[in-house]
Parts: sequence; C-alpha cells; structure tokens
Amino acid sequence: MAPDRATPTIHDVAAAAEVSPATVSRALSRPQLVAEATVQRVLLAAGKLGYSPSPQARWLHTGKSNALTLVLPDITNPFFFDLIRGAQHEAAGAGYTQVLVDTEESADQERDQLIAARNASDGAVLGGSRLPGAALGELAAKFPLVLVNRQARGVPSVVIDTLPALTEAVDLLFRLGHRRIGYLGGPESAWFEPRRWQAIRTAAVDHGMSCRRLGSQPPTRAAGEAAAAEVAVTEETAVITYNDLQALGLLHGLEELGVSVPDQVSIVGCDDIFGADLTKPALTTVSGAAEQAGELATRALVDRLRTGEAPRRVNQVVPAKLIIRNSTGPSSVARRG
Amino acid sequence: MAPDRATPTIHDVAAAAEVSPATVSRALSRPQLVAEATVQRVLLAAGKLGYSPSPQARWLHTGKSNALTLVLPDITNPFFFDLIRGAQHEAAGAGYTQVLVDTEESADQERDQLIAARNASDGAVLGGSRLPGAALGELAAKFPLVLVNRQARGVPSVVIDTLPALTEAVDLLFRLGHRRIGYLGGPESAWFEPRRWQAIRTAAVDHGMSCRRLGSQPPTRAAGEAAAAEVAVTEETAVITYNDLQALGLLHGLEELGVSVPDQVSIVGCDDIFGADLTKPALTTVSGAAEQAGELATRALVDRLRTGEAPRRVNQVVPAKLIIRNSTGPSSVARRG
DNA sequence: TTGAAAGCGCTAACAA
DNA sequence: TTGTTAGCGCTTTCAA
Repeated sequence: MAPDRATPTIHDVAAAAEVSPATVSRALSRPQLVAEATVQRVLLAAGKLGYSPSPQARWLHTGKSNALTLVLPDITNPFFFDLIRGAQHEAAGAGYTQVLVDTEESADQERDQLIAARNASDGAVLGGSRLPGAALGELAAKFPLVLVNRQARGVPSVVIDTLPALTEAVDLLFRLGHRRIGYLGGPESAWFEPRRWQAIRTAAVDHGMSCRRLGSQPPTRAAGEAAAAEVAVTEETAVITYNDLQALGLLHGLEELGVSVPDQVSIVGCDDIFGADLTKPALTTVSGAAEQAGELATRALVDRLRTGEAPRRVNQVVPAKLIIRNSTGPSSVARRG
Repeated sequence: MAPDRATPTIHDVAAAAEVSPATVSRALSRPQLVAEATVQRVLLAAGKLGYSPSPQARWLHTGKSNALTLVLPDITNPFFFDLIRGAQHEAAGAGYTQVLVDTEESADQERDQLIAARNASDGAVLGGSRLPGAALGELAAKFPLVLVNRQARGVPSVVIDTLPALTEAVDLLFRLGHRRIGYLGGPESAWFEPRRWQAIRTAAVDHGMSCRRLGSQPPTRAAGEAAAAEVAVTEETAVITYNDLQALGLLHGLEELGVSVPDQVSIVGCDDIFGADLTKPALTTVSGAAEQAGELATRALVDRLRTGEAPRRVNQVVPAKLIIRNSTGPSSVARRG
C-alpha cells in the first residue's frame, strides 16, 4: 500500500497515462491540442487517481489564482450577509473562489488584509472601508479593487443610494405631522454617516422641521437600545437611525421603557436587514438590495479581470427605496410631554 | 516610472535591502536566525515595497496553504451565518485564511468542491452535508475534514445537540396543558431531521400526548408560512418546527390568518437565529451556539493540522438549551374547535 | 550570519 | 501530436 496521503500530482497522472506531464497539462486545459485517444487516457488516469490540478502551482505560472477576496469590517452585521451572499453567488458563477475576510473594524487590519489579498487572489471587493481615500487609491492602483458603499477617487465602486429614500422618509414624517425629529448617528469613520446626516437635515430644514443629531453611535443593537432612554424623554417625536441594527435596538429599548411605537415615537431604520419585517411594529426602513450590490461589485471586478486592465472609473449606484411598515405613524406631539 | 503593477517579489525586497532572497525569507519567517540589524533592514524594505509573501509559492514548498475551506449547503440561511462567523473568527485567530463555498444544496457540487478544496486549502469544515456517510469517510481519509451537525464513521464532527432541549420543549408543552402537538418536518436529506422527529415523538409518547408530523418541508420562512393554513385548522394546539426560519414563517402566516400565538397555537422553533427574539410574540426556541460550533470545528481542524495526522475520531457535542420566550403558552384546547 | 542552488507542481515556448 | 526544458516565488539544505 503506497501512502495514500499525498495528493497526486501531474507527474503521477503522466506516469499512469504513459505520457509526459506537459501532455497531461494540455489534455486537461486545452484538449483540442491533444489527440482524442490521448485525452481519454489522461482523463481516465486523472479520474482514477482523484487528481485535480493545484491552483497554487498554476498561479505560479499564470499569475491567476481564480480567487476573489471579500473584505468586510464586521461579518457580525446582518447587512453584510446579503452582500456576502450576492458576492458569493456571482463569484461562483464566474468560476471564482471566494475568500472571506473580517477586518474587525480596524483600518490597519484592512490594509494588511488587502495587501495579503493581493497575491492570494486576483482582486478584491471591499465593503464599508475604514481606510482614507488616498490609501484606497494607492491600493487600487496596484490591485483590482471594487468598493461597496464607499467612493474614492479613481476606484470603481458600487454604492447603495440610500439618500433619496432618507429624504423621502423625512417627507413621510412631515406628512404624518412630525415637526421635531432626531437622527441617531452611526460611526464617524463610516463614509455614509455624514452623508446620511446631511440628507436628513437638509430635508428637515426644507420642511421647516427641527432636526437634532443624537450623537455618534456604533452600528449595533446595543447602541440603539442604549439610546432609548434619551429618546424616551426628548421632544423629538420621530427618530431616524443610521442603520436597522440600531433601529431594532431602539425599538426594543423603548418598549422596555413603556414608550409605544409608533404611537409615541416613530422610528425609521436603514438597510432592511433580515428581521426588520419581523418586529411588531414592523420596521419602516430604507431597503437597498445589498445582495445586488454584492453581485454588481463582484461582476465589475470580474469584468475588469477579464478585459485586462480597464481602469475606467465606474461608480455604480443601486437604488434604494423607503419601505413603509408600522414603526411610523402620526405625530404624537399632543400626547407627549 | 517603472510599471508599478507587478506585485513585488522576494527578489525585489532582497535587492532593496541588499541581501539575498534567502535572507529575506528567513528574516520574515524565522527572524531568530538572522542578525537583528539585517532583520530591520529587510522589514523596512518590505514595508516600503508593500511586499507580502505569496501563499501559493510558499505552498509549493511547504505544502501548506494556510487556508481553510468552509463548505455550506446554503449561505442564505441565517443559521449558517453564526457558523461562518465562529469559523472565520477562529480561523483568523489561528492565522488561517477562510475560503467560503456554497454548494447550493447539491451533493455533487459538494463533492467537487471538497475535491477542489483539497489542494486549495489545508482542510475543510463541512456544515450540513448532503453526502452519504461513506463518501464522507473516503474524503476524510485523504483530506482533513471536520463535520458540523452531521456524523459519519471515522470523521471528526461537532454536533449541536438540540435533542435534549427538544425533549424539554415537549415537557414544557405538556406542563402548559397541550395534549396534541405537531412537528413541522425539515428536508429529508438533513441528517438531523429524523433525529429531531424521533426525539419529539418519543417525548410526546412518554407523556401520553398525540404527536403528528406535518410533512417534510424546506427549511425556509416560505415553507413555514405555507404551513400556517393547515396548522390553523388542525387539532394540534402546539407546533414544533424543524428550524426557526420555518417557525418565523409560521408565526407570520398564523397572524395573517387571525390565529393568535400563543393564545390559540403555541410555537417552538429551533436554532435561535438572529431575529428570533425580535418577533412579537418572541419565539420560544432551542438555542445552540452555532457560532461556538463553528469555532470548535475550526479549532479541531487546526489542531489536527498542527499535530500532524491525528486521526482520533472525535465527535464533539455542543449543548443546546430551550429558550422560553412568548410563543408558547397554556393550551387553548377549550377555546379551539 | 549569510549566500548559492535546487526543487516544489504546473504551464508554455520551443523542438522534434 | 507530443516531449523537453525552463522558470514562476519561495523555502531550505548545504557551504562559506
């Protein structure tokens, strides 16, 4: 019994089929260059041995790993689940393997991982980057990179355009009679944070509503829950949160405090993550097809790899829409302190 | 301007640091073999060039890719996200890269991917396998493999032991006065399906309760929702579902039909996925630390890789417990038809 | 402490 | 149509 342990190499197959390694290589990757009978012999031998060519050895020669890296700040966030799913699906469809990396919200880790990805894969999709734009530009100059929910000079990107829907949300609140609204902010390092705040404030001002930013909070359920105490006693009759995780936490926190949603306070989230339609009241939120964003970003990356260097700066935008559920209702200003 | 495109190699660093490539290699992987000053020089040069060693080239020599493959039947299921998270965390902690693969519930794809994983990575964690036990044994003989929520002869595994908690759930229902309960089955190909059904039925029989299996359904929200119509008109006063996705769907479906939970029907899920505590009523379910299972499986895999071939057959079990929330209540037999 | 050289599995000129 | 050969980036003897 020969040790079965070692993975068979091209040489084993060559020996078994009584041809040279080069012929095996050709039979497998460009069979039209090899006599039909030979191809069959090689295929048979390869099948018997359970041979499959090593991507690393191939990479060494071709420079292609047929792998894509997906770099995310925090796999914990359900918002990214959809992104992962979309990216995975598209990558697999294009014949690429997907490598998943979590940077734990650290810019340093992000940069290191991107550098490592450079020769572990053919390109990377980078979601929710914490890196400064200049760093992204540099990285992208050396390595095919597509950004999601972030833009940087000269780097292709896919952004879920939540801003118009957020404006719509403010319109909705206005129509419902709200005159004082709050915005529960996200992390300062998030590219979208100032943009969301600005879109909301602008819309509020346009309507002559007052709009207050309730600090900068982590994008978590816990942060939303913690904010409930403040929201319960303020004059705002409606709160828009940076994301759904916060909204869900806030919803729960308010319930614990005996504050009724939407009767006393209306809540609008953002992302439409799994579970946003499960709460009672179901969450009014901005739904943005994160899965599609993952697909588009991966497709853009694959296209770029296929067409060689195509450094066209393409910033794709996927639309988002306001999903009105039950966490928003008529202003309660009369009933509140 | 030299073409900045090409990834720097060990030779570039060697040239920049004015040492040989061998020294660079040593300075990076076994610095104690190199003079302190030289190490510094190499590190500096490497940093400047943004160098990072190619895992593939390294693999060629060492036979180690420092990558682990996580193979899952369906990334769509939130249950697997916890698994992914745990595995990812553990892999990263051990210095491994994580490759994520979705087999789309296909046994063929699963086998192919596992074969490909064989030389794309050092080992694989395989969750919710659809492959026959014999195939798993063969695969595992040639390639380090750890199973999650599945057992097969000679293959190490981590199983979330939901069975005792399911028995507990039946006990709970009994105490609440339920005498007729239903089990909404999962996919036939799922290893756990017959085991869950058996545990539930046995417990029910022990209590002298009637217990009926409501067919074999996909593990999805849609399936749960579709089952609502039947549940609404049957004599069962409580339903245990194969998983939370079904339970969530059922909950929603019953609500649509005007059937009150838990007043008219009690529901018990399984998995405690994200969102299970968000519904109203919040879902009573079996919580099994999928994240921990992912960690344990990955750790077992890493241990095995480190200790060389350690073919001890280890079947780890992570406990699960019944989380009693609000979807379970006193039997409504008096009030129902 | 460092360098030279061989070789890992595979592919692609080139030669036959 | 097939084989020979060289070399990809890196590690690791072996020698200096």
